[in-house]
Amino acid sequence: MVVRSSKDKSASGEDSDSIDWNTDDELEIQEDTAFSSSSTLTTRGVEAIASNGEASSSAGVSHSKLVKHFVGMGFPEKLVSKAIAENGEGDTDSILNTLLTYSTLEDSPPQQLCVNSDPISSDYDENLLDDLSDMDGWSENETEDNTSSLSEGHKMLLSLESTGSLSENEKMLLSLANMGYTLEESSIAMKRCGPEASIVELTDFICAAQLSREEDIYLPDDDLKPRYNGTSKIKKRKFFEICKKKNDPDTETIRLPNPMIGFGVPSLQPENINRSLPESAIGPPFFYYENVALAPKGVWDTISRFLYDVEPEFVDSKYFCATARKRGYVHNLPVQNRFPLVPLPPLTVQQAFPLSRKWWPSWDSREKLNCIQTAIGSAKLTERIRNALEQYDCDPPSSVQKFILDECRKWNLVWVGRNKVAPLEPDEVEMLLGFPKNHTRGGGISRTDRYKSLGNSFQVDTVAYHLSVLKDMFPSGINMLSLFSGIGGAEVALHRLGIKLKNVVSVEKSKVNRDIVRSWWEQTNQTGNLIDFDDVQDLNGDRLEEVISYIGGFDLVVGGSPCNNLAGSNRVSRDGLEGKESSLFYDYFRILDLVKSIMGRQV
DNA sequence: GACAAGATGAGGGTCACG
DNA sequence: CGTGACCCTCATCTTGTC
Repeated sequence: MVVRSSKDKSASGEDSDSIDWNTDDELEIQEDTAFSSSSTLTTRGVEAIASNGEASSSAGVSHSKLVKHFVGMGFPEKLVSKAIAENGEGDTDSILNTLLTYSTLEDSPPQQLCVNSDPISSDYDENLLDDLSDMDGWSENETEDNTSSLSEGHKMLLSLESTGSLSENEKMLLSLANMGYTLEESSIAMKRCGPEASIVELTDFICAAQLSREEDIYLPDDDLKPRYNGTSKIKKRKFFEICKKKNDPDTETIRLPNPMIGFGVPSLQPENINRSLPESAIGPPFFYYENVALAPKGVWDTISRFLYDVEPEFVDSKYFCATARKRGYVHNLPVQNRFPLVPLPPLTVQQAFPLSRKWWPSWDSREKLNCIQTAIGSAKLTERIRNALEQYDCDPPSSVQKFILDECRKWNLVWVGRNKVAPLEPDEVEMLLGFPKNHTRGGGISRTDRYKSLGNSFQVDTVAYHLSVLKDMFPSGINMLSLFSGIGGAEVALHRLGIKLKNVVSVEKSKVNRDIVRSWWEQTNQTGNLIDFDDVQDLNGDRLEEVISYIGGFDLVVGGSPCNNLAGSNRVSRDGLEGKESSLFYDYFRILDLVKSIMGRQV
């Protein structure tokens, strides 16, 4: 498999020898001039189209292409020509607004786009919804689908009564609804692409999502699968049919394997390891996505469907270290000839904490710790446990044993003295997860935040095992895009594998985490280039094009998107993939797909 | 305001058993 | 195959303390 262009090779040759690498401070200045200047972009009409791959980066979109673009969205060619004549060819947003005005005037009585004086009028709701679903010829006979997907947009529109006018969001939502997209997919796209997104970006996102849904149903043979290139449009009707099929309760869902060893772990290798990837999943770049295995039903089906129908590899890190960590990984890496990090980490609690062996009671049969989370057991709890134990000279009765074991399992307590249990120290968590000691220490970070950052992190040995196949492929190093970097689990894994990090573009919201990675980068004397962003939603097509042209393409796109709304320990907002934080998965997909699209054009 | 402790289950998996 | 007991889960919110 060819994974690198000759361009990359020559670049890497320079990297390793002749280039005198700058200090990080100097590089940060370069980053500012190279990338940050684009963050002030306000109008994005032409840029958005250019980033879709329909037009080259050289200025100017041909008239016929422009017409085709809007006709593809479902506007009559006549109106498109008229709108272009009115606005000129340069400003696609204005053209679109004009077109939407036309269709609004034609299809929708004006009062229904204005405020209804009665906020709880059901008539108002139904009329509006009917109009939204009947805007075009595609949606007849499909009212059930529409009404079932209305809740979110419905709520947004109901807020009209308080403001007295349409907000920008609501206008955009109506615009998309007018174009025949459901309120659900429209509001998801608006959430994913951010408040600044142009309507072209939004429609492209929706179409990308539709395509990824379409692939597994309509095109059983890989040869005919269309690939999202940022420009394809598919008809509305198809999407509704897909939805109906998807709503079928008989649809198969992804099941977790037992044992959870994926395509193998160092100590347990299945006989025949092989898999064939869907054609659309094959790189470059390689991608590697991670999240909790025990997510609400259907979540992994969706993730897999978006990520080019690649089947997730579920692995429990208890096969790599002394703590459980059940995670799913979707990636397009080869699965043969993997090798583990050395030295191999301790596999049992007793090996990991030799001093605890002296105090470990025989009735505590744990050899592995449970999943490391973001919170730890309190001192009060360990005190209660000591008090309970001190009432007995020898082993306590089974009821007390059960109480203590339950709490020990729940809070991952280990024995540190006679009758004395304690939660793991942050540096012990670092060790279990494969990070260097004190990785998260210093720089003003609190103990609580260390636990939080660590609890959200990769298990380095597990990830390194999967990424180890890259070592022979990229002897001179790799360029990596690291989304939701956290404390840099993937970076540490590659470094420990001896894979040189040439350029790492790291996106991480939390400043303490960015500081941790930056500090690690300096301490390990990295010779490459670490560029960080703070928000994945700022990473649009233009910025990615700049970054990619600057570093010459990514070899690997890594990311574990937030699990907050998927994790079982969340009692408050386990809302699934559409939850506030977990929906950032769609940004991983969006960015990965853009990278693929941009790099595909460069060859 | 920063930090730490305490209270807050549902959901989905495994497994033995009839 | 259905059932029920058992087990585990990259968390969030409020309150208390300094």
